[in-house]
Amino acid sequence: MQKQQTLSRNQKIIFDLIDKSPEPMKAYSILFNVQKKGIKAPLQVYRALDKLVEIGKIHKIESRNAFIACQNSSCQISKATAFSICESCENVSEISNTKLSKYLSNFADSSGMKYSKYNLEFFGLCKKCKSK
Amino acid sequence: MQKQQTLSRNQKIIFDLIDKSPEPMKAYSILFNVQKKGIKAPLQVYRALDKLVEIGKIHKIESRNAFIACQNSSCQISKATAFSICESCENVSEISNTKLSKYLSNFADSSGMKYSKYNLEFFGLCKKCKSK
DNA sequence: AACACTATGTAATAATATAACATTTACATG
DNA sequence: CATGTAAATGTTATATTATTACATAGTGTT
Repeated sequence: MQKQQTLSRNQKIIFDLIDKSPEPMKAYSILFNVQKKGIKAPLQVYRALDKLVEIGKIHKIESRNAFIACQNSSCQISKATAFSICESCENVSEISNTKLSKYLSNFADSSGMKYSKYNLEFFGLCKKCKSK
Repeated sequence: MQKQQTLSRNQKIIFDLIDKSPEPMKAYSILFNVQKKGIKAPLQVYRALDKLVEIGKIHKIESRNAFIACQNSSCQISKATAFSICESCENVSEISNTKLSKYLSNFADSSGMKYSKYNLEFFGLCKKCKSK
C-alpha cells in the first residue's frame, strides 16, 4: 500500500468538486464553480488538475478535454486507464477490467519500444441511448 | 474494397502536407504551412481535418492535439486506432497489430455498452531515447 | 434549369492551456 | 528555532486550439 497523498487546499477543493460530479468536468467549468472559494485564475485550476492527474486521483478524458475522479480506489498512478464514452449522452465511465489491463500492460510490439503507460477510450452507445 | 474517396482542393493540400510530415502536425502549424497555397483561415484547416479524419485518411492524436496520416493503406474509417508515443522525442507511430485490434474490437464488458470505436495511445520511450 | 449536397471564404469569438514572475506555506534538518 | 528547500499559491498576460455564424461557389443529379 502506498502512502496516502495529502492534498493541498486548492487541490482538495477541486478534487471534491470533480468527485461529486456525475459527469466529467471541464477546466473552465471547474473554475467557474470554485470562484466563490477564492480560486480565481485558470492557472490555479490547471495546476491542481496536473497534480491530481499525476497522483492518480483524477483522470483526463483526452478526447473530451475533461476530467473525472478515479473510480478505482486502489489506483495511485494514472498509468493504465480505460474509459467507455457514450457518443450520444456523453456519459463516461472508467473500465476496471483485469484481463484488459493485463493484456495492455503486457503489450509489446516489434518497435522495440517500452510502454510505461497507456490510455484507451472506447466509444459507442450506452444501454440507455441504444434502446431509444 | 470500398470506393476511393476523392479529395477536394483544400483537403488534398492539407492531406499531402500531413502525409509528407515525419511527425504529427498541429492545426495551426498546418495553417502556417498552407497559407502560401491560399488557405488563410483556421476554419478551412479544421474543416479539411474533420473530413480527412472522417474518411480515415488521417488520425488525430488526442493527447497531443495533432494529426498524422494513416499508415495503413486499407484503413477507410478511423474506428479502431492505436498509437505509440515516445514521451521524450514525441515520435508517434501507428500500431498495426491484428491481435490487438481483434482483441479490442471484440471487447465487451458488463456495462451493456456496444462499442463501435476505440482509440488507444501507448506512452513510453522509443528505442533511440531509451538507449540515451 | 432547378435542386440538393458538399465545399469554400471570411470575420469574429469561444474554449483550452501556458509563460513569466512574485510570494507564501509546509516541513525536514542543522 | 532558524534556515533551507520543495511545493503550492497568486496574478497578469498571452498563447494555442477550436467553433459560430453567415455568405458564396462548385459539383453532380434529374
